Amino acid sequence: MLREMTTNMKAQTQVDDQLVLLSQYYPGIYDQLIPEQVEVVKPRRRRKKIKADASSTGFRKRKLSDEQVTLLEQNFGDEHKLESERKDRLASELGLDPRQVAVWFQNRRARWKSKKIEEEYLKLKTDHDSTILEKCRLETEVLQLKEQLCEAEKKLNRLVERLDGTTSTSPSSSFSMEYIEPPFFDGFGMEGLENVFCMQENSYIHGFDWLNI
DNA sequence: CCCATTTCCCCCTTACATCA
DNA sequence: CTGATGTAAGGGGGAAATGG
Repeated sequence: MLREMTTNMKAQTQVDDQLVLLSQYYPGIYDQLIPEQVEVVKPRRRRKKIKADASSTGFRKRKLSDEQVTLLEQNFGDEHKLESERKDRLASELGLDPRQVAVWFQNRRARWKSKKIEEEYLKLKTDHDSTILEKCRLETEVLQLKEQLCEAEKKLNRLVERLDGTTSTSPSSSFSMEYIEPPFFDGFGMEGLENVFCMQENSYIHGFDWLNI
């Protein structure tokens, strides 16, 4: 067949389309990946104006009939691409010029593509919004946990002070986590967070920076 | 191998039809 | 009447096939 895009070409076209799309959503990130295009401004030839007056030219831009559009839509649903054979068959079925059928498919693919882009945008936006929401929720949770930790440390200090006051023969005046039995954590609902205490004091991680660790 | 031609496609744009 | 919107079609330019 004379006209048949290679798989590579199709794939490249799709990648380029995606990059262009992403570069529009995220300027400055993806646009670096698009091959730089030299902007050459060429004057476009203006199209001849079609006279709307049917009586003078015999031509009048016509919308396709509902039946024609229905059949075209059915065919488009089957396959978005149009081979010559199918184009000619469809054209004779519809009483249209094969060129008109090709143009209709071209425009239909463009509509389909922009609809897809819009859907993809909405999906990304929804995902983004829910991620932001989750981020806020997690940040709130981190704050609450920090408060709990602070309270636990205060409580611990009071215990240590009391112990120091009653047992002067204590092996060491400096407190070590080794002497705290695991059940200590149970009271604060912090199971599994023991590692938090391994961090140096005042080195808590703010915001979402911990994600970078 | 090179080059011109043909055919098809995508993309952008324009002109026309229709409707609120 | 007018502006907005939808759509058929024009035209530029790229890619691939083909033939001389």
